[in-house]
Amino acid sequence: MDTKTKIVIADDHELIRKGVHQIFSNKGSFEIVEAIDGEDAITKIRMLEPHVAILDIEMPKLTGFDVAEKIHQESLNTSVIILTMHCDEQLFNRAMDIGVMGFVLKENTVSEIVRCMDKVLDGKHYLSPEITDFLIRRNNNLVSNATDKQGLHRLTETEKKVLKEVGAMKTSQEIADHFGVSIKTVQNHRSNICAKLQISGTHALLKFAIEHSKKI
Amino acid sequence: MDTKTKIVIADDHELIRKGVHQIFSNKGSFEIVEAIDGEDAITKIRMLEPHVAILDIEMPKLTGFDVAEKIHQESLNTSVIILTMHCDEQLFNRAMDIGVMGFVLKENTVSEIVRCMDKVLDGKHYLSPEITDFLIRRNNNLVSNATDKQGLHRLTETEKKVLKEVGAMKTSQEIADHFGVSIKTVQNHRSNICAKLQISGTHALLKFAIEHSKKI
DNA sequence: TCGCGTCTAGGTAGTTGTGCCTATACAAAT
DNA sequence: ATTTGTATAGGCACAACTACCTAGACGCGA
Repeated sequence: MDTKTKIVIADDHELIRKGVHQIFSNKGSFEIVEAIDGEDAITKIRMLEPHVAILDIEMPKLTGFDVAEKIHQESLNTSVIILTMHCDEQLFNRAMDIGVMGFVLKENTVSEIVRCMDKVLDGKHYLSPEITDFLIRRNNNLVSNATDKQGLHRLTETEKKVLKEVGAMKTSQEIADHFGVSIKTVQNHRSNICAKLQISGTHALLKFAIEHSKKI
Repeated sequence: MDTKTKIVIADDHELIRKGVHQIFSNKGSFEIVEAIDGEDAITKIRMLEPHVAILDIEMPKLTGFDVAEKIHQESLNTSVIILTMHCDEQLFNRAMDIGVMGFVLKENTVSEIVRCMDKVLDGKHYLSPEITDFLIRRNNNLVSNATDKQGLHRLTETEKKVLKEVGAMKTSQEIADHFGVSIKTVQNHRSNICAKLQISGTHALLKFAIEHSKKI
């Protein structure tokens, strides 16, 4: 039986393709197929259903993201590694939304792509350290602008406590019981918080608390 | 004026301390102070308020986490890098909850801690690539158990659409307008979804949709 | 054809949260 | 001493969600 690991490497730059090709052909046990653009890539990926597809983002005809989305839509058993020059937060977020397993910067060392391949073949994610910061920001919902903080720091300690409990999805009654006060007190705090944060509408506080849960 | 970057390195192993000490003393422009246990570390950090504190987790008297928590509580202007041997998900999550800026494995190369220091001094996060997988899992809320899915797959297409809109924090009225149906229809869908998911209570659906937003 | 599931729509009741009031008690600042 | 801010608590109106009903229209499979 053929135990070789199948890889498709898609990049419109021949130099990159050959580089990746050589890295893994030197290690043996890899079967490597090159693709020169997005359409070429998805065609070959459909045929081979490789273990891993290493995709450039900017390619003629279809971008790496387009290819990754098709792989996902068609439920192909192929993990995607994005190999790009751009350390860009939006590109990274797009990649995460699609569900790629690896995100590696071309500027990094050869060992980077090897480590990434090891991880991905092990079913795990790998990101270049340069972009872990994006992931943490993403994780913490730090799309915040200054206006948020402006409202938040005006809250009193009690109000912050209440807001925290609201973020934990507790009802006013539960919060009141927890602090040993009347539900009306909690509701008043909620109203005051809404006013300070300049938010309104039904369940505005719950929505706010959840959106900003990490910062409270 | 003193432009040197101040660092406190806390580890009960002298070898590690000396190693880190040498790495950065060779680079000049660093002022390095060693601490041999957790109490020693927090004392020196309080005095110097260094730019960065490199902390081992397992130390006598106070753990690195304890020290990091104190730094945070006392609002010291010191970024924390955790330097540990253990590639452990729970330890990592603890570190993220506390808000450390760096998490580096001792087993990694010297360049790792240098890159980490660069990033952290730049106000950014740095994680050893080995643990980015933990962060992604954390990000995706993959604490899900099978019971969730069991309920989810029983939803009809319309119900799934409604649930998605609920997760986007829309009210029943907004969802009704969006789909061009009566608010009562949407409310019925909501009730049916609640029943299928076996959840109850006020705003149960909103809570559920938010908790499981990544999986809908 | 009959039943079943689904989408649709309405009714009624109860709970929760918001918006806008009043009001007392206490501490800190002026 | 007065003002200001905060925490406390209550009232009242309204909106939104849940929970429990009924019921017609439509399609699909037995």
